[in-house]
Amino acid sequence: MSDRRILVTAALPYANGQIHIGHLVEYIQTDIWVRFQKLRGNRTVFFCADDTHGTAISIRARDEGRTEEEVIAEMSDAHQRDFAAFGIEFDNYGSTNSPENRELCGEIWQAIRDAGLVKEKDIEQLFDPEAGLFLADRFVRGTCPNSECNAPNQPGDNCSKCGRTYSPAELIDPKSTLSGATPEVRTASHLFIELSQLHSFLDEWSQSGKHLQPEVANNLRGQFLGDPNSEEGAKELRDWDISRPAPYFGFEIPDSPGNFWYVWFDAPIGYMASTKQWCDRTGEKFDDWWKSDDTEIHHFIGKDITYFHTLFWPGMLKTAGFSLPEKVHIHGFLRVDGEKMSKSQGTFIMGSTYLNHLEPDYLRYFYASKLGPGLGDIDLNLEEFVNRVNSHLVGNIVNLASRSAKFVSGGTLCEEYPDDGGLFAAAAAKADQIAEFYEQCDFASATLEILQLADEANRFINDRAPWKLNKDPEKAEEVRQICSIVLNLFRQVAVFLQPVLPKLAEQAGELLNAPISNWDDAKTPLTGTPVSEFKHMMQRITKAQVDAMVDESVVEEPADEGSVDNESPWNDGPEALAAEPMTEECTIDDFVKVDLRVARVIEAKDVPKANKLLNLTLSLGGGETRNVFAGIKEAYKPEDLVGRLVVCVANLKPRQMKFGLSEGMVCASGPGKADVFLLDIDDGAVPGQRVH
RNA sequence: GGUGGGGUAGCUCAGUUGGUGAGAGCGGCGGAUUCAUAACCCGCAGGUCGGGGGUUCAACUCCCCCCUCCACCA
Repeated sequence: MSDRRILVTAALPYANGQIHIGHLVEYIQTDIWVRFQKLRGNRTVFFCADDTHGTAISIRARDEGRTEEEVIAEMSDAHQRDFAAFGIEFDNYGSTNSPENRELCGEIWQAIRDAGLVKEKDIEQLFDPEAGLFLADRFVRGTCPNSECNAPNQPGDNCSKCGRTYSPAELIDPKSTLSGATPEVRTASHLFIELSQLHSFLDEWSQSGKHLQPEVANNLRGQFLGDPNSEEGAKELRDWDISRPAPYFGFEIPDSPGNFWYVWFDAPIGYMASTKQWCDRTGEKFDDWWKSDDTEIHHFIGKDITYFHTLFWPGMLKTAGFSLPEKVHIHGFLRVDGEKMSKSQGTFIMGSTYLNHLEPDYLRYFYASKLGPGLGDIDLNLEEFVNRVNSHLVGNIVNLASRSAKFVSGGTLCEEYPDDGGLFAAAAAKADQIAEFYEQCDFASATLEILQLADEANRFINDRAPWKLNKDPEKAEEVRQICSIVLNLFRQVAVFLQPVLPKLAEQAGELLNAPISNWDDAKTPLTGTPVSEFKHMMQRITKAQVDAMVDESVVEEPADEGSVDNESPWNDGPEALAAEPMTEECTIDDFVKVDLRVARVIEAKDVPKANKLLNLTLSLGGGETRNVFAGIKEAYKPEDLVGRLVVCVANLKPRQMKFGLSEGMVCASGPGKADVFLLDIDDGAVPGQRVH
């Protein structure tokens, strides 16, 4: 048994929203790894905190008529409640808006200053005069400045149509998505860290093969660092803009009044601040954890924030003289039934909603069984979820205890472990292999291996059939031996799964009156302890429960989360209007030029070569039809459209498209792609009627 | 558009440095059993390994092109 000292972090959840099942992939993954290390006897601590700073928090606070502090306090409580419910145990849960964090930010900042990495540059940024805020790129929309594109309604950093990147100040006719106001261009001085000075260090650290998954190292090399040994050579690392001018919710930079550290500067330092709080509470020495070669630091993050954790963060730590991460473990995203989580489809499921319907251990097990060492996305196929939980957990693992304990309840396990044909020893021999899977975050392989052990145990009891022997009183001792073996095999499985299913390990401990506290408990059979009465440890689940959870998630709107809405019952935001500002006034004469008609979709066909188009045949009644190509492919299936009524522009000049002649348009709202919403009309309308 | 990572049985995924007839779990089908939360046990599944071209005695595994999905682009 090793005596490693390990500090683990999971990414800091942002204090702007509730924990959902996508977040939980990471926290469950990390918690499993931490519990595994603790079970192995390694000194392991697990820290996290709420990420609280930045413009989004200010906007939320303003919308809700509260202070930022009130918003983040409430959200921190909600986050911690959800984590606890899912069995995720932190040694300390802090906040980036803490005195410890402010102090550490100052210390690291000073070191970066002293190293000569900071420089000052003027930059132009858009300011919303109505909201009184500088606008982050995603809060600005306008027309793409590329003269060959000029796509309307594009965000402030790059065009979704032509892909061009630009600064928000270059946008044509920009609008704030907060207020709809036209932003002003303001020049402000920002502070930058010259990351290029750390280029050779970052090459070495990131490409060493020790700290990052190979895909991640490749990505950093291809995208940011370049390869000094290649023909193209190293790439220039751009300066990192780490300050924001007031007003900004964050920490003011001590030697630069009126400027605040950008949220991504102080967020990772929150790992240290959380450690500091724990040290102050427990009497531990901070430097033993962040400035010691005897401590391994492991970060767990999602692939979206790779760049901050693998370039800036090591750079900051190196410059300020702290320990570098031993490893940054990066995971993919969660998909549900093969698609992105979707609020409209009810697959954007909050942790608290899940808990209304299902036990947390099911999700812990399911994620564990899907998580490998790579950073591909994992899929929560809801039908598979039900099957896997029922089959693996209830039908296979728990079933071992269920079918054997009753024969010996009230008695004790054999004083000497009986001959089991080498089953227990063979499983014990796999302990190191399983441990290695856990160590490498290959939980899918670990659970697969463990499940095979349970399979063998089930085969064993099948072959020995104690329920037959039990009918002959003279064979009572043989029955007891068989059940002692099966219960030991069950316990062994429970030990191996303890990091994933801590509750099951506890239940196994209670059943056999011997708590599971160490990985090595799987290596020695238990003898002579009393066997309690068997109680069901897990219930089977049904698709109906899952469906109910999805249904509840459909209704749940993000505006409701965590707060009581006592103003408008709808709480419609300004984003949609700001995204497409009102056009100029028109007259009734202008309007009647457009002939809108009710039409029935009588045929709908996919256009295989088109990304967005469906080919619709619309009936206006009496044999009058229109052939229309509609850009709704990602939002509607052809078979769902046939028969329904829509509203169309019936007198639009026909247009020759690549795939055929389009003789009109169907009316719909929404930004496009999957978010397209066809106009419906109340019952009673008939095709051919004009819309006035 | 650029960078990186994927596209393998109905579903979710494994497939080491190219080589006996391509695997697992779940579902499905057949059988056996009845101790167990209709659980467990035995047997069956024949998928152009995204498409095309190339290298090779031999490619899912190497090279090129294309299609497609995902993330990132400070």
